[in-house]
Amino acid sequence: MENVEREILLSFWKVHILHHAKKKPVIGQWVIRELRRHGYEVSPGTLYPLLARMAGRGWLRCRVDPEGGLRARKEYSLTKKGREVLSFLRDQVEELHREVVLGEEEEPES
Amino acid sequence: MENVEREILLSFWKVHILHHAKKKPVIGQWVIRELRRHGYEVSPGTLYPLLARMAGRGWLRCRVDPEGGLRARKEYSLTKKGREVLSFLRDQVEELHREVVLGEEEEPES
DNA sequence: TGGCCGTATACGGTTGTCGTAATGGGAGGC
DNA sequence: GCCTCCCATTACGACAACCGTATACGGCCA
Repeated sequence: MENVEREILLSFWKVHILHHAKKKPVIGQWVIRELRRHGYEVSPGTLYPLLARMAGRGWLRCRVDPEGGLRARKEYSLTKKGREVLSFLRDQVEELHREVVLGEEEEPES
Repeated sequence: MENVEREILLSFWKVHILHHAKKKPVIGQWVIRELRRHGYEVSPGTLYPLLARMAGRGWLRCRVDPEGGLRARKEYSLTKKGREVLSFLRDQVEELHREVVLGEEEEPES
């Protein structure tokens, strides 16, 4: 696939990020490497604002070594609110999977 | 859930749209109604540019009654290229589902 | 001290999203 | 014929997200 449905894929990766942040703290560079390992390039200019936004919304908590100065690595872990969001998204993924992958229909409304 | 993870949800709906467009032609108003039926509001200012973009990328073909003038309803159906994109996205949905819903791990690379 | 590596930031341009308001055409009433 | 209502799309201006590339900081090691 080309480069253009990143518009869609990026959202999938966001869910992945939340998921991983639940298991263990996540770091910008790690995400970039992980995505590259799977064949996708995400530039810092995309990823870091994304993490910052999720933190700003209260989904992730950012921990940073206060002695580390600027450019110290930042560890993002899932907050309570983030867990709620993730759980909600999980349901949505399941629904999408059920319909698009499994091919099950929903009954039309009267 | 609030209103803010539409940033993620909207991408899911895009996949839904492609999926439906494969089964039968899709119309802007229908999508808006359908989403509302599921409890989500998408405004025309979001949806129509989205459909137009997908058509511009060659994922959807737009058919319109030539006698209908401006504002005639437009039917979007999936093209060959759109089917390829959808098939690719299906795999991605499956992977996301496997990891986030089913909780299966991928083996780390050496 | 100098160079390299890992990490995050800055930034300017492009694209995507948002709500609301406006437009066009068709059908029904009368 | 004309008025009104409904269905559907378009226009638009503001805002948010995304993009790549260039830059900066700090640690480590020779």
